[in-house]
Amino acid sequence: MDNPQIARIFEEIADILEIKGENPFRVRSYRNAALVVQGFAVSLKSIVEGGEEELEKIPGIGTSIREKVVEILATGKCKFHDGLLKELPPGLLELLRISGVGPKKVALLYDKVGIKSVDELEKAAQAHKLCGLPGMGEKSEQKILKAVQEAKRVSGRFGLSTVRTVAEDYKSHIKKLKGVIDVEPSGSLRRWKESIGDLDILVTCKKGVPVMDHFVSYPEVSEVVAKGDTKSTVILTNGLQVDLRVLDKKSFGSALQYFTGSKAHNIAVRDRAKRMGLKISEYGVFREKTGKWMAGRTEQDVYGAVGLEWVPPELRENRGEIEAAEASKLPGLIELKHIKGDLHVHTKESDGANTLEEMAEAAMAMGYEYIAVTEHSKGLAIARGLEEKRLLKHIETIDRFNERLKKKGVKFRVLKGTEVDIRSDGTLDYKSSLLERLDCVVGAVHSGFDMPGKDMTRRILKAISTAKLHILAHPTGRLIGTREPYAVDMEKVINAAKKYGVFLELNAYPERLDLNDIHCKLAKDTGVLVAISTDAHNTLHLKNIVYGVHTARRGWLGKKDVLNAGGLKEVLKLLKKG
DNA sequence: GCCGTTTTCGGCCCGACTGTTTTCAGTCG
Repeated sequence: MDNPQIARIFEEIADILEIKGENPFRVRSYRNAALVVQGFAVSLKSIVEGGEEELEKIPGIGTSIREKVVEILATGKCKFHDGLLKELPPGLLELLRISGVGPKKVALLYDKVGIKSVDELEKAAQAHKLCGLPGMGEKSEQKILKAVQEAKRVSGRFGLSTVRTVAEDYKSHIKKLKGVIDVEPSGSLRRWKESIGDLDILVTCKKGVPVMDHFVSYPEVSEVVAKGDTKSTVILTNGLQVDLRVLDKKSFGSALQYFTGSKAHNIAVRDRAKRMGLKISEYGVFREKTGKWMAGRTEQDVYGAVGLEWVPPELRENRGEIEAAEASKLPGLIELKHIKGDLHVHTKESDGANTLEEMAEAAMAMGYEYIAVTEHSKGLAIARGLEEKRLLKHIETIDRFNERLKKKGVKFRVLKGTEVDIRSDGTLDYKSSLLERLDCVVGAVHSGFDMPGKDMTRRILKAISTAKLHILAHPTGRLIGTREPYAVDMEKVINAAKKYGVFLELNAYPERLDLNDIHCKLAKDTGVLVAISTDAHNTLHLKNIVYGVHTARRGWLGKKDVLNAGGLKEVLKLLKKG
């Protein structure tokens, strides 16, 4: 049982207790515990091995949840959870996914109409069995029907890059309206979360500007869910929900803070405010007793009012950033301008779209000092992987290219590399003597993704232990929203990387972002450098580096934690194998 | 169920919008 699996159990317990109408604070405890466990870098399993009582040092975990964690780790099950599941039909929890249907409605629908699944809900709404229920009329019924169909059409979350594009476009639409002063996307987009549930946009404008009318007139809007004076919600044709909030300049900072989230971060900040006799809302920081306005113009003011340093949005997940902000110990985070090169790049020689010259020029235009050209190895025939002979020839081509640059006095270098396949048995797809001739050996798994965790871990550990790898590429193999990470034990991988002097890649491709934020933090804490690489297959892909940098920031990485924040000299030194 | 700069008991973040109500509950973020 890994942390996400344990978190899911607590999430389900919270859902069921809520439907049962249990004490909402008890529900919140389970929900909070799920969040904490989900975001915890070290596996609870290894914590418990160091003593059960260590669990209770984690904020949000008390006696009861500690016991359940121990039980789950020992037996793979939780009796309390199993008991609750037996009380309700299995499809009932799915109903909570329907927008506008919460725990109270689920209970009502089940008790009065016997609805046990989303399908039954849809049929009941179509047969007009819902209107007439307490608190529900014609409109509620239509709303639910629409929400069910919407839920069937789009599934869950959107990719970071998709939402970023929409946000830019929506922003320019809103800015066209006269009298609009500021437009600022916030929410999980501003935190650079790897996937986005909905888009939140904040607007300040002059009085009397019809900003809501203009907001809902965006051509991509397919449905207006809510439209008030200060807040509106629409659904776009692609299924993305967009919320707009209009505010005064005076409360822009507090609103930005509030709508940036995360929820867990905000609850913790507000809780802190409360203990200080203050109250924080999206309108500002107020004295609780007198209601006197204290701050709100900027985020700095808001955090300052509760004795905290300003927290970069990427860190706002309640994973220790508040304690760090209090103690002035927030990490200095990596920035785009720190990146000096890209250590995972393809060209036409294997499955890239651009030539060596084109890739190098694009990298130079970005101000880089180097790239490593890392073509696929022979085993990956589908990607035109290079046979030994072709690789040797490619090495010569790169040597000649570098000589030409040198003659011209250009301070840029192409490193000779490979993305060598890690075979099923953990051996590498080129022999050691060939790998030793390269500047940068990137190793990657490209097959057998559904191997049992034990085998996959053994496979990757074996590859690392050859001591021929410089960098382990996309270490978990996930494709966000499409393919789960393979069942590899990342704690073991990170520890082995430390032992054998291997660096870990943070693949910046927005569908990968692999390592994820949590593993980045673990790598940092273990003392393993991370290489932020784009795996570019054309010149445009090089720009994806921004996604990698922000994911690294979410993982608390600073300049000195990132391999390619070093200049050419530094990187060559680090890539030298003893 | 968790937690403690007032607490080991009694609190627990805060506000907008909607629909079905005549003052509010439910949902959402």
